[in-house]
Amino acid sequence: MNDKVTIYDIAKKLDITAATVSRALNDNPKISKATRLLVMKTAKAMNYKQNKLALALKSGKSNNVGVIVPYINRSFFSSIIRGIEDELYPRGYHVIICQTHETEQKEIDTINTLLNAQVDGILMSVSKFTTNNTHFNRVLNSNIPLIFFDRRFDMENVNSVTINDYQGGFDATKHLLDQGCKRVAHISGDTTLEIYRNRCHGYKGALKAAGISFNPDYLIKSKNDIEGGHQAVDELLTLETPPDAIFSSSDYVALGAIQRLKEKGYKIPEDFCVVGFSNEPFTQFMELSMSTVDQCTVEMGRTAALVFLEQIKDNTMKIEKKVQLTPQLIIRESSCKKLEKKIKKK
Amino acid sequence: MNDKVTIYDIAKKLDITAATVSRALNDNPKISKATRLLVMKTAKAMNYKQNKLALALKSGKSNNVGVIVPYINRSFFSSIIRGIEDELYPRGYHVIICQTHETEQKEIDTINTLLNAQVDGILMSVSKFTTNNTHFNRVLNSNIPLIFFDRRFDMENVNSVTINDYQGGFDATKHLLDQGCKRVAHISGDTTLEIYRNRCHGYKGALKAAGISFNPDYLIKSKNDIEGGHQAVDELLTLETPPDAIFSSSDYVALGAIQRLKEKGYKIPEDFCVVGFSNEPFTQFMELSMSTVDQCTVEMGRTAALVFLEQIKDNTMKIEKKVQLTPQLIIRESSCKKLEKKIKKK
DNA sequence: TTGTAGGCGTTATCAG
DNA sequence: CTGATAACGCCTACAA
Repeated sequence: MNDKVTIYDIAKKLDITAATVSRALNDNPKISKATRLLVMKTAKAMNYKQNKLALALKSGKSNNVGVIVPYINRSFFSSIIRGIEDELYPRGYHVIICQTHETEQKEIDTINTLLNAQVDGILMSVSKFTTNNTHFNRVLNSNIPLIFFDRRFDMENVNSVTINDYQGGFDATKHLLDQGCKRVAHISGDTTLEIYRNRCHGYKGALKAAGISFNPDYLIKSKNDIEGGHQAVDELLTLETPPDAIFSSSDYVALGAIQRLKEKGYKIPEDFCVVGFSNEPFTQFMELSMSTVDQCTVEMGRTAALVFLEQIKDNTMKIEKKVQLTPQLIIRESSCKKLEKKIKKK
Repeated sequence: MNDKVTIYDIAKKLDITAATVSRALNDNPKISKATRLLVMKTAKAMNYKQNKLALALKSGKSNNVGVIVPYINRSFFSSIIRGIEDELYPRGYHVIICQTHETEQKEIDTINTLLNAQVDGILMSVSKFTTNNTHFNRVLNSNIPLIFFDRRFDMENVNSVTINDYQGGFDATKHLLDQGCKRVAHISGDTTLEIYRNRCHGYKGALKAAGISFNPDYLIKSKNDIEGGHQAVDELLTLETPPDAIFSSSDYVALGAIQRLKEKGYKIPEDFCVVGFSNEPFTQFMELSMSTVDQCTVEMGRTAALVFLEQIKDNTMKIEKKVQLTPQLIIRESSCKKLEKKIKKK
């Protein structure tokens, strides 16, 4: 019943023109205080709501930003989104969230739809199977900011917020060595993804820094799930000298590894120390809480949002900004041979 | 550079009028095949993209729907959202996701912003602390569909999709009794929320059906987190005759309960059977996998979306539709005294 | 200080 | 079948 009152309606009622109403509502200086107040009052009385669509059409800005992630119901991504929203919402932006299910085709579709919807910017984490960058260029050609977080596509003129995966891999491995482990193995994820490669480099870097030579037998590539952890452990246990510690690039794989090790009768952390990666919520709820690397997800989201805001302000577009956050090693029971009880649980 | 090509641009190029272009692009019957194909071709060549904003302004529909949840990074809610998106996305709708952090004020703000943005409908789960319904009425007055999922506010003319919490509580309790447990306790969440009250009623119903009288000592109200589970167990263990089973309205509380019971040296499921509620991801990853009640979240999202679509089609608005889904008891190790190994893990 | 007029990109109506 | 025109709701030169 209350259908859509416009500035014309309130203009008619006050016997003035719509332009005046518009000015009054927008705090335009060229207007008398009296009429402004009058307009304000009747606007409220008539329950006027500005039509953002018309505004967007006029101004060319929609006040919407698109956020694209592989999966929305992964705590990693949903926390990042939360960080983005925390920063953007108070500034009047809306966040349109889309998921690609890790397919390039959905990524392309999604970008098209967001561009159609005239979003003011796109913040995204690239799908695992994306090989081509023409859809990213389409965004750049539309003259709106494109920002990668976590997973980037290597190209110019795109700002990004990532974490230092090398550092994460290095810290985790060094921690295992510090615990007295002599033969640290690494279970890596899909090495087509830069992030997994970097974690692996970090692993190797820590070995080198400790004067330990890299043993290829101790590097396993696995599927990125619990099952993958089972298989990796099976493989490692067939070795003549099995390892005494595992750094996994994924919490799920680490969980699978722990399950299988326990099945085989090994004690953790006495026989095997294990560290995962991502700080998935379940890692702290496990009976034997799992050490892992936290990726400061909310902060990553916040930072990505701030980079967007900066970019939209300075339209120079030239400032290429690659922010890299530092991950945080979280030491829990699964790798805790030496530390005091009280530090353990964190 | 490629800035915004409109139907006028392509009309000019073809020396026809914009209206004709529009018709060609929209499969309007009154147009020759020749010009249609020509328009289509040059449109593609010029990389024309329809401006949805203009369309929205013209048609009065934005093709956006708002989804409001307390927290976006909870697996329960993000799975529901996924269900909503699965259904709405292929039909050309975009989903604008907002979170209230369980505050009424944010809920009000969010609804206002969504209405300003001219969304075509709002699907939401009501905040825990919402006491007032004037903002819901504002949605109804705007003549767009409002649909509650999971948590509803009791009012007329609003469709809702919930699960049968009574049934969930009933099934969980009955299962514990079937396992041979004699003294089943219930840890309930915040009883200001209808959903927790209903689970509690289900618990009582199952007792009654089994001819067991309700013992108020076995009903504990707790905070909705792990700590709450610790406290509840402490309280139960002070009783003269402690229970031998626990049905908790929350997985987190159940987890806390299990932790504390193990600390005290009790064996699960031999001494205590435990069932949680929600099927949080961690429940199946625990060393001792936890029985719980699955709330078919994705389906709930899908159903909410379908109710929206129906409502927007039949503008009669009169059909009040309260869909109730049936939750699914998932039996795992924490309550599995009797069943075969093979059924256990599910 | 206020009114007039034009335009943002589409589509719908009415002529032709 | 196609062209001209108005309209969606808002903002902003420009003119008064």
